[in-house]
Amino acid sequence: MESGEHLLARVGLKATLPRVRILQHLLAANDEYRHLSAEELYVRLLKAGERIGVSTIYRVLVNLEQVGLVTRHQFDQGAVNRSVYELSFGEPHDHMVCVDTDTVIEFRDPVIEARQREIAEAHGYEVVGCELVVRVRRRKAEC
Amino acid sequence: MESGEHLLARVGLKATLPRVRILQHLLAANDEYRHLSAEELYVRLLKAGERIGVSTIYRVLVNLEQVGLVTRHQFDQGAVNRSVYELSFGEPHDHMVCVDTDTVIEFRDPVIEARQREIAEAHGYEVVGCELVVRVRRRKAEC
DNA sequence: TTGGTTGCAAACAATTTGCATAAAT
DNA sequence: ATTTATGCAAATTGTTTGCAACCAA
Repeated sequence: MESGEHLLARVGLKATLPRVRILQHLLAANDEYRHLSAEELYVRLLKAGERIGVSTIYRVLVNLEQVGLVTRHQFDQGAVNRSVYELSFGEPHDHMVCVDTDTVIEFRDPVIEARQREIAEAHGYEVVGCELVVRVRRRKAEC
Repeated sequence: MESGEHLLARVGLKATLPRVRILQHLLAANDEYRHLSAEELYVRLLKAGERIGVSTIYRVLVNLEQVGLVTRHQFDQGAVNRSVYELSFGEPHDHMVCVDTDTVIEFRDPVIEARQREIAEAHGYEVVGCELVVRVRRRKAEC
């Protein structure tokens, strides 16, 4: 696993403290199968003793998104309306989000991707991107 | 096709003028394969000579969503962050949105749905919902 | 009549931006 | 030394809410 400094150097961004710390926390979140919102990042950084302003967090996330290091998602539908961010390691993928725990399972399915292309083509279009969020719940033992 | 008054009566909502007009415009938008945001609805209503406040539009949309007459979506990713609404005629479906024209093509694919269930089950989950937005562009004549 | 509905303006939440200060190269 | 990034507070955007006036049943 690469360090924050490394990642930043690789994409040509100054290794400032806020950027390094934010990357560290995104790395950690990745390990717990969670995607963080700007606010959650802010709180986690505070608890870790880092005083980093919210605006900086937003700006850093924009930077990181621009160079392709993070991806932004909008999992919530309805009332709440915040973005969550994840480190992107290159390969595009879809998400399953547990409605109870917010656990995120990333997956990729060639069958689904192929069907999307076929359907688009059937209508005279070509696919330029997609976002699939499957909302799930842990299966009950038995009913 | 049913009238706004009819639809409202069917779900037990008072047939107020704002509600009827909003339904009419959603019906019309449906015909042009577009989903409207609250703001767009407001503008269209204004142009049609109806002075209906934005808050009323939001409240009506909430009402209609609660009784299942409309569905709310969040197609935009990134910067813009507004919801768009469509009349829901019962059957769930996925969306293809043209990045150039905002044209919306609704589709349903048993293969994709089945795969989602299979993948969820493989992880010990069951599907409770999903949102799939395929971003597309008109295919160039030839290259 | 009377309780649900509207309109306005003010409140909100999430995010962005202006600007003076601070920090990396 | 110079350029770029940060922090704060104020501005924006999209949406919700309080409350008095209003209207459909």
